[in-house]
Amino acid sequence: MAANSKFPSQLVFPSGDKPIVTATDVAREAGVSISTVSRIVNGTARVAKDKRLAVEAAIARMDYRPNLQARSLKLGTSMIIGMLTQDIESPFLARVIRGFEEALVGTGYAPIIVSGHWNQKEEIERVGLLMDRRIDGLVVLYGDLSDSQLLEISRRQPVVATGRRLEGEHIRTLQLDHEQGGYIAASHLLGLGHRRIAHISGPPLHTDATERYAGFVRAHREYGVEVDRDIVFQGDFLEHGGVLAMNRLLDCGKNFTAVFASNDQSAMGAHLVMYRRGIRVPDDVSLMGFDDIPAAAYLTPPLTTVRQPFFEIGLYLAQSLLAMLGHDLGELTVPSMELVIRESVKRC
Amino acid sequence: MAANSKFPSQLVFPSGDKPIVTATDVAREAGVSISTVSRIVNGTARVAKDKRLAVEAAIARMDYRPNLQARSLKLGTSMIIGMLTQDIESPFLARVIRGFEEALVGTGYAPIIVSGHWNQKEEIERVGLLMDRRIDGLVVLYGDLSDSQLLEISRRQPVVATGRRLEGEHIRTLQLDHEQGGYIAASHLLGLGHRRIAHISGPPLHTDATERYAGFVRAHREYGVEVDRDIVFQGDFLEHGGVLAMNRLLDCGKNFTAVFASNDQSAMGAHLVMYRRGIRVPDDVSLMGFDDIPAAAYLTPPLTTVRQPFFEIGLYLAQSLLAMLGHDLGELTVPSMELVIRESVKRC
DNA sequence: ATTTTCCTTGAAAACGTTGTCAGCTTTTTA
DNA sequence: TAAAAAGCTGACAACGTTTTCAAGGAAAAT
Repeated sequence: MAANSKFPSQLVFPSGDKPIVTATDVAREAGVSISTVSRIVNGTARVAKDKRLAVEAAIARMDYRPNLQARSLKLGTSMIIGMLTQDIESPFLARVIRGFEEALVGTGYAPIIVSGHWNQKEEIERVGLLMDRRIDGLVVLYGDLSDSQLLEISRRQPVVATGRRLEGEHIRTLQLDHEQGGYIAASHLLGLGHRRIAHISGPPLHTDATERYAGFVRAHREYGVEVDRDIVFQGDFLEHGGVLAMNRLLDCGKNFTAVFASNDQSAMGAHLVMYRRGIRVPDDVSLMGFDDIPAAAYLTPPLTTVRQPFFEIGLYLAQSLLAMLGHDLGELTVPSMELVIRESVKRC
Repeated sequence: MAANSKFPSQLVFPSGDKPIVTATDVAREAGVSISTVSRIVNGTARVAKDKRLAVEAAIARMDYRPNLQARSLKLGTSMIIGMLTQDIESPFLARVIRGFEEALVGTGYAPIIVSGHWNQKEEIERVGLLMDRRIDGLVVLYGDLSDSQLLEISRRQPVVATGRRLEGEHIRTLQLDHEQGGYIAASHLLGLGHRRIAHISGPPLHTDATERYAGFVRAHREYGVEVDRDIVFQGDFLEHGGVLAMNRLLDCGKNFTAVFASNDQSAMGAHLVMYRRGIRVPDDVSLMGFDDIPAAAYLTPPLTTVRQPFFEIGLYLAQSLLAMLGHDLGELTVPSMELVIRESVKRC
């Protein structure tokens, strides 16, 4: 309790010198009632032309803008959509957010973005914050919330979540086919004659990562090539994890002709290690990433990778939430992954 | 007008199956008045112990959370701080946002982030959106709003802005010393014996960019070296602009031993061009960036650059806004730039 | 035992909206 | 020309809070 106790006792709010004008002020100025002002602002009923003109003039003159808080209170809908992301700085999450923003333009909904930093406790707190503001919907970008927590949250307002599969009345999920993505990557390498392919995996609890590995294994099986578990090292989806894994890989003494990193950030770490040790990409070793983050195109050599359509994912999330909110948007196509061939892989 | 006309006529808000509980419900459940509930929630007055216990139990049992919209309406303060950024995807803006978020944790304020995409019209619209929600303060990260527009905005609520210098009752600005940053970069190169230093500039209207160039010129003057304007090419602060500028630079036939790119993203573009043309960094040409974005440390070779303390900038912005809102935070130290020596520059 | 003080409490008004309702015009119909 | 219908409009009651005010009861003082 005592939610306010953290604030100084006598707060000064320098509210600015420009007076806040309300519908009442406009009504007085235009010589009508506030009901009429409301009707004109929202276009919710016919109003005589002369009054409409007078009100519109007053609105323009006084620079009136309706108080959205009050409107929300009355209407029971805030026109805010909450978004729980994990890390604003993550290049791929940022792109998802961008797509999401884009889809919301012109709908009247505004996004409010909070970050959970892959920390369940923080995520719960931030979602609570959002829900206290009576958001009309919530988008959850990955994270460590449990399925049952998510289901509970969806009892208050519709939820769309990524990175899991879940059934519920007010919940939709988007799960890309990472197994297929891993399969595409490994097939590309195998198709170019590589037979000894090392792998830098992602966090073992991250299903995206494990599924990519599963696809990697399936491709090997189809090509009749055995996966050598000794040249699979664990990363953490970050650059530094790629550095560590690559060092261990090179020190283990086993040979290989290609490396498939479970994401581009790991690939960047691995790439740096090879540069340091004088191993040329792709002449000595081919390198393949996953995600297609913006920096991937500017590595030297530019990185061959599997593109996740992040922007489209953002669009999709927004649209499926809007659909749950009663906006008809027609059929949604779920975005799929595709191979992006650049210069970091060559025939073996 | 007709702000709602873009919505389907009969909206369905699937509000979820969990009932929304209000202070009134809690009061009824606990057998007290809503005034008492409010007092307990906010710790704003003494309440008899038995009632307090009853109310706290009811709150826990019913999972009551105060409606922040209603509270805002009554109190005239929303506990929301608006942030106008330009592009969620920009690696350095993201880091500023991160610092900003960090500083807000535990203050009760929540950030709401909107993007202007370096487009004045869009910026105005988004700020309007924020102000309609009665934000308590606004942070403007760069952008194309004019000084007078910003001043006008600051008449409603306190504003903190970056990338300009401005005086006003309710406005604070943070302007880092980019001239000094440019000076640091050029001095580093000159100090290592480089005398023919090419430059990839930023957008000519972007004062950060022009100031960096001014510092570059000052360093040359101090070293008694003449700047050759023929090897200064304009970029756009993005990777592709770096590609274009570097190509033109190489094609112009003039010689040079180092390139100072006005930001890391330009440097990445330039780096790629040199890789393509078989020019080795730093053996053939030294390359220096500006910003120290996360990817800079993973270029091959890792990029020598001037670090802008983005995270600290975010902290600083939040703190100076909080200070304007009446929270005493002690003295603020304005963050400064520093040279980050990696491996893309060598002695000439 | 009576007054004074202090403490705890609930009723009611406000914050800025929206929407219902009823009343007043004006127009249409018989 | 009267009656019915339609068109406009303002009063007023919400929405869920916080806070003022006054009242009631208990404790302290006389």
